[in-house]
Amino acid sequence: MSNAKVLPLLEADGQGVAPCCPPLTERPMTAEEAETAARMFKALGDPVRLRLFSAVASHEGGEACVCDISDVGVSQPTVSHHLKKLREAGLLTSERRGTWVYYRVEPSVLAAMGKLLTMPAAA
Amino acid sequence: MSNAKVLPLLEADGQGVAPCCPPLTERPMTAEEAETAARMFKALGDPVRLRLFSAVASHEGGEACVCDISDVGVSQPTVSHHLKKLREAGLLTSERRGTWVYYRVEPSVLAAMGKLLTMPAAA
DNA sequence: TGTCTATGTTGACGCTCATCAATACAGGTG
DNA sequence: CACCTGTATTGATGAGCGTCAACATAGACA
Repeated sequence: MSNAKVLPLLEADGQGVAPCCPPLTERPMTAEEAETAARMFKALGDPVRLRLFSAVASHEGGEACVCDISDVGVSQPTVSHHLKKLREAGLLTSERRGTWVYYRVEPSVLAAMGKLLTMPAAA
Repeated sequence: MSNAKVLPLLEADGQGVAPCCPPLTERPMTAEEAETAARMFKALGDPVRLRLFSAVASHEGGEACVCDISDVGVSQPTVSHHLKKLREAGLLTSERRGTWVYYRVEPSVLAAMGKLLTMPAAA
């Protein structure tokens, strides 16, 4: 249940975090940048994971118990597997509270991915 | 070399296009929405494709010849394969002009993906 | 016509991934 | 303690993917 930064997609800089890479449109990504960013996109590149992530992100309070979101048409072990992937990608964190485990989104990572897809100001 | 909308990730609505899905944080995605959006993220979920896409997106004029961007450490057939994937995902379009083939980004799709990652106004 | 360059396609190989059943673990309740 | 519920892990299986060498195709030019 560790929330350790298994894959540090963002780097801490004092308070808060900085995006891993510049916008895709700014300059060609380096191999290292691409490796890092691709992990994030890959994590969202599965329909089941996307639904799980969206369910957590849109849940009231910004967090959801597994039992709240596990109705996505796959078995319970598969749900657990995908949640782990999302956690390892740095998109979700988890916390056990009594009987249930709660997942919540990592907002800074979401913002960083959004910046990656930013278009130049004057298109 | 067809640019036909193999995977219509956006739907035309008069002039311009509308995003396929609401922001991930607005409400849980349906299975269909997730299927559609996951294709886009999956296409960017490979480091080589991400570098190719970034190279095209950041190239002057918003387009690039394959010869301009194919130096990403894999063989020429592999580059061609990945460019095809990006084209099929609706992220790039291609056009042959004489000897060379030029790729350019589909800006509306990029914008749609950005909106997907939008955070609620008051976090 | 033939030849050269640029790009796409085919077929095969190895690896990764999504999925499930079975099992294990954690915490609550009796 | 035993038992139940919620969640994670293990191990296996089949499908999909990234990669390359070999070949095919398209256009330019002589």
